[in-house]
Amino acid sequence: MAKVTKEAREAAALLVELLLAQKRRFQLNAREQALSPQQAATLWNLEPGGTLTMNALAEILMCDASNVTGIVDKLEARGLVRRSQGEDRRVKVLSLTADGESLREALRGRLLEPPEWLLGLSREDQRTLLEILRRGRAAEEPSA
Amino acid sequence: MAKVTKEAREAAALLVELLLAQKRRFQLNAREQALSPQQAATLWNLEPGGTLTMNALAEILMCDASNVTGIVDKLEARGLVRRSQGEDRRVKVLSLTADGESLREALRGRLLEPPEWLLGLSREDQRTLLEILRRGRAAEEPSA
DNA sequence: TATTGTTATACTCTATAACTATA
DNA sequence: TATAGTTATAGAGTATAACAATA
Repeated sequence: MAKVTKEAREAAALLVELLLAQKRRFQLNAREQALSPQQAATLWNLEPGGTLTMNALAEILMCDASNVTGIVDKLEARGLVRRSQGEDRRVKVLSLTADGESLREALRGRLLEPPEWLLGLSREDQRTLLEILRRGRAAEEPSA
Repeated sequence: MAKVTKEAREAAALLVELLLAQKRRFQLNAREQALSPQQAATLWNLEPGGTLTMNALAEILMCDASNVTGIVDKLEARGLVRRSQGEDRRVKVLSLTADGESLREALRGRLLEPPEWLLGLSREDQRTLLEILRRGRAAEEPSA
């Protein structure tokens, strides 16, 4: 367990502020596409050649598995997501349709658009920030 | 409008990942205190000597003003928040009670606790990160 | 007449429990 | 017996519209 420095605490506070702004963007973008937050989060987490199951999605969405049925039902009705049989015939594997993928890419494009404060930084600061975030991410998942 | 560099895009992508992790922490901490996400967000945004009105809170919570009545009702019933008359006698000003403030501080303490990836960074990286975030924040609000 | 906050209402989201079909 | 997903259902959250009090 690493020591909690004053720098770490202050940086964490600033990150929370930035993340609240980001949360706002996420909700607004979901609404624009007529997606509930959970539906948008589902698209966000699905890959085109998917391997995610209903239960795994429930874990990611932090909700009961029973809700995932309805969430996926609506996405499937809109032709964005497809359920297919897994090897174990109890499980269902989720994948994106072509429409689902293009909507997901639109969503990603908007959410990954760097916020103003980031664009306002010098190129040098941007590069340094990216390196530090990468190091932090690498430290967090030493094996995965 | 600043140029969107490759570094900025990649950094934005990493920040979105961090947001998702942070969202998880927020929901878990709220649940521990038997607070709905909106109730927790309300405490988070209220100051002890408050000036926030019901409408302003609705804006922050990104929900209809009619919901704020119920959210504040429950917090008031738990003795965490107080409604008082504004100068304009139509508006109600929200402030934290002593209990509300201590609960808010507990919440802040947990959410501002630096995540593992941040603690895993070198002291030098932490300091640099903090400086860059400060510069970004200063650039975002040139006047405020 | 416009605005702040509340109420009434219907719709959606969520969790719990019971059910099915596989294993 | 245990697990993946669904269904039924009740409770909480949400938006819309109508309302009271004040401006």
